[in-house]
Amino acid sequence: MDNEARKLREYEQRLRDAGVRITRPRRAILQILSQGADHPDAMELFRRALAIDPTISLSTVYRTMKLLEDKGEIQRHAFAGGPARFEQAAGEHHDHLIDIDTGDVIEFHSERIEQLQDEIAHKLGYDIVHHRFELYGRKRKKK
Amino acid sequence: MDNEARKLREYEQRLRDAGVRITRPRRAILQILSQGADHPDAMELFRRALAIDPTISLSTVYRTMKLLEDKGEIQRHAFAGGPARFEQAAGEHHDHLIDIDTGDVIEFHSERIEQLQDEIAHKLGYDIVHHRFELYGRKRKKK
DNA sequence: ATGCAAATGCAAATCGTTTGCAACTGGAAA
DNA sequence: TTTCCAGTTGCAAACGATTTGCATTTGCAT
Repeated sequence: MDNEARKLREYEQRLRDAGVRITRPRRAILQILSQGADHPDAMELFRRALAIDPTISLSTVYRTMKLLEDKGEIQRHAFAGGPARFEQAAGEHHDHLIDIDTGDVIEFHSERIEQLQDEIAHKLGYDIVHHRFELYGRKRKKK
Repeated sequence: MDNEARKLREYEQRLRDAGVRITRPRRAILQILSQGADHPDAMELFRRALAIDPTISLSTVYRTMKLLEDKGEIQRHAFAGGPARFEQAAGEHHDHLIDIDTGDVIEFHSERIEQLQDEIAHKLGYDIVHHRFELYGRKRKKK
């Protein structure tokens, strides 16, 4: 049950089917995405990718993330005051809580919030195209 | 009832009390803030300020916005994919719905959403320091 | 194997914003 | 009301994140 290798193969398959060439740098990035489920930024992806393919360039990381975003394979987030961070698109919709001390990202989902959003937008005469709901907080000290 | 002039005087008073020098460029910016209740970005503020004080510089606009933010007179927002936009801090807390076609900003407030946020953060073991809740939508066509 | 459009690395450009520095100016003190 | 100087300014250069032009490679369909 090599989950990581399976994920990688699935990425490649879906992209090939979409007419995307699987190049060396792209494979490196897909491999990284297959590994973890965290929220790295471009520079971090670049660092990890260098370990796999020492000739990859930062621009290719950016170009590849743009491509993967267009293909719906990843999501791009712009959390407050930092570079864009990416995550696999797989999985259901969720929002984020960002630990302002560590930068850690915690995912959560609330059906009631989704409902409320629609309600509010509707009341204002709008249809929601997308939203951004981010909580910035600090770990509660157990007193 | 010159509301605008009154607002300006109040801004100046509060800032003086906080030990802030009221300079020519700052007065120009305060005057602009006193006028409207929209959400201009730095460049737009710069343009409007030039009409009042033709010698003002863009860096001073940025420096002044930072100062006003620190003093709690304005709030800074970074809506998706654009420059920072500012608004007067006066008034109660609210969130934003951004018209993705026009860039218009509509303010709204939902007590239930505020509650839910606290609930969620608490459940995750966090205290909320601030949050970002933005809806991006498009005016509903009456069919 | 071959050919070529697509993808790459590199460096330079871009955008929004911040900063170093020398000149200038509020406004408190005299 | 003048003096004084720390705070403020304009300018240009620096900045961080991201994008782009271009000459050179490289997938991969043939």
